[in-house]
Amino acid sequence: MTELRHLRYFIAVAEELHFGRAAQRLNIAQPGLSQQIKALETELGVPLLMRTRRRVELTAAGQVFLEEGRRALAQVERAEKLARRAASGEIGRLTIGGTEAATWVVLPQLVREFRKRHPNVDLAIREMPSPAQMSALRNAEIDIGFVRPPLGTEGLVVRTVLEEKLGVILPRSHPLARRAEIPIIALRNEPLVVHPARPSGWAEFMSSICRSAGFEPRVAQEASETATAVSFVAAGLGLTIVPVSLKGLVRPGLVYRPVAKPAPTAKLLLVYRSGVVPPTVAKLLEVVRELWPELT
Amino acid sequence: MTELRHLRYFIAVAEELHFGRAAQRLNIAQPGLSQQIKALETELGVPLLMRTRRRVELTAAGQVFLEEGRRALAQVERAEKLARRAASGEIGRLTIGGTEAATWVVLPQLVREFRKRHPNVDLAIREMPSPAQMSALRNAEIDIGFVRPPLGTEGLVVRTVLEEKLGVILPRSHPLARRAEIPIIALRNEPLVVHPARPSGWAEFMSSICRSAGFEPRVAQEASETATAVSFVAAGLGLTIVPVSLKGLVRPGLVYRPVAKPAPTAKLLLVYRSGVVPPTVAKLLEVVRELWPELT
DNA sequence: CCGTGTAAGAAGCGCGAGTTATCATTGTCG
DNA sequence: CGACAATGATAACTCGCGCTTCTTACACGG
Repeated sequence: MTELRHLRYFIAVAEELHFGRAAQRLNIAQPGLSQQIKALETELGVPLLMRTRRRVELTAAGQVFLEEGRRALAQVERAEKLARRAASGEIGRLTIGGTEAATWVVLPQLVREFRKRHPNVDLAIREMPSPAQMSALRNAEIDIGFVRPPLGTEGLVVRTVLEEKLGVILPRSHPLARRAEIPIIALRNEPLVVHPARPSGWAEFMSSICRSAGFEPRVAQEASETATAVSFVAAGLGLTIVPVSLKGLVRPGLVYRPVAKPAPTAKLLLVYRSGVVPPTVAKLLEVVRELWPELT
Repeated sequence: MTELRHLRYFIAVAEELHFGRAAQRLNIAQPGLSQQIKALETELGVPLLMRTRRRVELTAAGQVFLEEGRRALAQVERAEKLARRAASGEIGRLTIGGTEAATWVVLPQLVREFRKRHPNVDLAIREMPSPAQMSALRNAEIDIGFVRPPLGTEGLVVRTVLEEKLGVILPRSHPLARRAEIPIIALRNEPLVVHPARPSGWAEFMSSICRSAGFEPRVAQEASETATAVSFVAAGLGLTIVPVSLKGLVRPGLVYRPVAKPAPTAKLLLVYRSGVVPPTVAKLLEVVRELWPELT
């Protein structure tokens, strides 16, 4: 069975056209080299070298084998190099999940910086609600998620990235729009637009804010995306609460008003599978740590 | 040092994701396989497999190494295959030298047939006079030559391919043009166009024909190519003798007349280096043998 | 909690890669 | 022309390491 040793030896002989010098270069004795070359020729069933007692030269087959063998050796080295680079996180694949809000605030900077540092990592982003991210993480569909609490954390590592203030999006003509800040309790009898249409952390979170302010929210309309929810607000169906990062969703006729203190905050969490951390994930965590120094 | 064994073993494990089955497939026992894989990982300085006592899976580096390693192994096989094919003459390079006449008669059919049978042989043709071919052969600039006698044959194998009749090319208005055949002796006082401008077997041959007919040729003009010689004939500078294969060189105003019997003939010889016959040369000789059955 | 499956560890063996010593051939030089 | 140098092949040996068998250490399922 052909081994790389055979290739290395043959290439040395083919380059030196001299068994003695080739053996010296390979740090072995000449007879062993002769034996191995002969073994290679027997394996191939083809002479690679013309030995004319005094001079060594390549046969046609030898010339071809030299060229192709060099290529094979280079490919092995390439495999080794790429494996090492993959292990150090320089290349590879990384799929990130993010909520709607995350695609507005953290992901743009994060992706830009990460791409700059690790251009050979194939980066994919999937927008999905927090609960979906949790199962996607466990199924290894995504490697890192940016989610809203609460969440089940077994088997996962969690880290707070942002702690955002909240605000209300409402029509400019709405009475509450005249206030600079809006206390949660003022929403007591207002129709709210939420989006529990698919399992969403934010809908849950909105409800809990209202409940801790002492009232049960009055759900006027359900939407699947916050962007859709804002459309319904624009249509006059009610108000909605958003994290400040989604302030940019306001449209003509709508206004954003921060929630008055004492205001609850919405955390944005980074989660990934515990255990062995793949190098690409480690590289990304490093970038996150620099861009958003640890909270707590 | 990484060996192909390591690649083969790793690929087996990566495909089976099971040391026991992989070992079975490789016809070795499992512990040896574990040892070799570990040696490979140590060599690379990188873990390729995640062993969780119960399950084996690839790390990111392992996935990369699997893919690149497969490619490396394929390249080795490719090298082996190509070397074997080169030895059997299926691929390779072959340079053929030919006189002007050869490019008219033997080479067209020969090249067409050879290309059809051995499309992967890189075939080059170089038109050159016989003496130049002889030295080109010895310098290994060409592998096979088609030449005119006489020649020094030491170190070469010679074989007659064609034995051609001769003819005279002359202006239609020339008195001799009225004859159907022309005896050599009739050229006694005619001005002849020859081409000794560069060492050429044909010029030599023409002179010897005249001498054996009993007269010294009257050289009117020298030319470097037979085609040029014919131009001079067209210009009215004299006559020239050509092998029948170059009959096609006649132009408007010129005619070709065979030399009358008893007519000398011009042999076209095939020559190649004696000793070990490269496979591509052997393949070509085979085609020649079929197209032009041996002349004694 | 034990039986089964699975990989790693320990220890020994045997092949073969590499070693030294020697030969055979051939080109070179006095 | 004979002695010598150069060079690759051959012979015989040895020692490392690749592979073996035997065993251990877990992890999971019933």
